Amino acid sequence: MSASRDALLDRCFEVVRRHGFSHLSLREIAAEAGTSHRMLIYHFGSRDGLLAEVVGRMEAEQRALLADLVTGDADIFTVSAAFWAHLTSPEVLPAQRLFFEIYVQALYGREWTAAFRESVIRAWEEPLISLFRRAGADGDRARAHARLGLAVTRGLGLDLLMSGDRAEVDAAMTLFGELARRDLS
Amino acid sequence: MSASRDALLDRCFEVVRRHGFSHLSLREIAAEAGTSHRMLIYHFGSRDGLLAEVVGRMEAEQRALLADLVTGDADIFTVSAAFWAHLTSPEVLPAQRLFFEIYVQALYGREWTAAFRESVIRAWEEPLISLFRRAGADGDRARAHARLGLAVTRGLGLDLLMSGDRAEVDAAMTLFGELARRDLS
DNA sequence: ACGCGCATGTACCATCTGGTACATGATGCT
DNA sequence: AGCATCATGTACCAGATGGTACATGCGCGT
Repeated sequence: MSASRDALLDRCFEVVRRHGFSHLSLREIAAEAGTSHRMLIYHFGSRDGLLAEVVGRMEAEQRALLADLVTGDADIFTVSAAFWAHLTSPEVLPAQRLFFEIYVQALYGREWTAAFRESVIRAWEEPLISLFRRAGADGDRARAHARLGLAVTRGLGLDLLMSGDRAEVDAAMTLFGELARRDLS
Repeated sequence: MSASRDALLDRCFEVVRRHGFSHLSLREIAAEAGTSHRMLIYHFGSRDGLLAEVVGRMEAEQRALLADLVTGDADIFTVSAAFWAHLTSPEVLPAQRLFFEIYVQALYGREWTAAFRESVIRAWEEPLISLFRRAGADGDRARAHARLGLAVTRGLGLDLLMSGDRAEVDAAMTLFGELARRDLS
C-alpha cells in the first residue's frame, strides 16, 4: 500500500487512540490528523472504512504483543504479570479506552468491527490454554482458567481506567494471581 | 415530576436499552419512543439531558438490584450466584451492552455520565466488602476480593455478550467461585 | 365558564454530516 | 519529453442534526 496512505493511517490511529471515535466526525478526525476529510474518503472510502482500518491496526498491535509475550518458555505467571504491567503502564492505559469503545460497537454488530469480533476472544484462547496446560491444568480446566484470566484482566483494566485506584486494583490482581497459582500447583 | 414525563422517560429507556444511544439521534430516539424530538427537548432540555436521565434510571435499577441481593443474611456466595444468574438471564443480558456503552462514555469524561462515574465502582464497594468480611476475610483482603469479584463479573459478562459461549463462560465463573471459596475458608 | 399551566404540533434555523465532481498538482516511468 | 498514476484542493450536495419560536390544544381548579 502507498506510503502516504500508511502515514495517514498512523496519524488517524493516534488521533483515535487519544480521543476515541464515536463522537468524532470524519472532518474532525481529518483536522486533528492534519489533513482534509476529502483525503480520508479518498484513501479509505468512507468513515466506516477508516474505522475498520484503525481497528485493524489495533488488532495488529495486540497480536504483536501476544506473540511477544508467549515467546520462549515463559510460564503463565510470568506472562500474565508482564501483560498486566504492559496494559497498565501510563502510555498504554489510555489506549485501553479505545479497546472498550470498539468492543461496545462490536456488541452492537457494527459491520466494520467484524474482524475485531472474530479475534477479540479467539485469538487469545489457544495461546492461553496451552500456557495453562503447561502449568499443569488439564483440558477443560485450562480452558476455564484462560477465559477467567482474560476476563479478570479486562474487568480490572476497566476498573483501573474508571477509578484510577492503581494500588487497590493491583492488589486485586495480585490476589487473583495467588488464587490461580494455588489451584495450579 | 409529571406523569407524562415519566412515561416518556420509561419509553426512551426501553428504546435505549434495546438499541444503545451513541448512534441514535434525538429524533430517532423520539420516533422509536413514539413521540417527537420536540417533546424530548421540552422535557429533558437537550439530548445530553435525556441521556443523563436514562443513565439515572439505569443506576436506580442497579441500586435496587443491589439492595435486593444483600438483604437478610445471605452469604457472599449465594449473593454472587444470584447476581450472576440475574445478569446473564436472557432478558437482562442484552441490557448489559448499554451498561458498557455508558461506561465507555464515562471513560471519555462526558458530563452527563457524572452520576454514573460516581456510583459505578463506589456503590458496590462497601456492601461487597462487608459480605466478604462476613465470609471471614480481614480488611484489605475483603477489599481486594470485592474489587476482584466485581471485575470478574464484568469481564465475564463482556465475554458472554461477545462470544455467546454460555457454557464456557459459566464454567469460568464456577472456577472463580471455587478459587475464592477456597481462599475464604 | 373561565383562565391558567402543562403538553404538544408545525415550522423553522444555522450548522454539520458523509460523500461526490471536477480540476489540478506532483512524481516517476518510458 | 510526455504520459499516466497517485495525491490533493475547492466547491458543492442533499439530508440530518440539535435546538428554538410561536401557536394551540387540553384538562383541571375555581
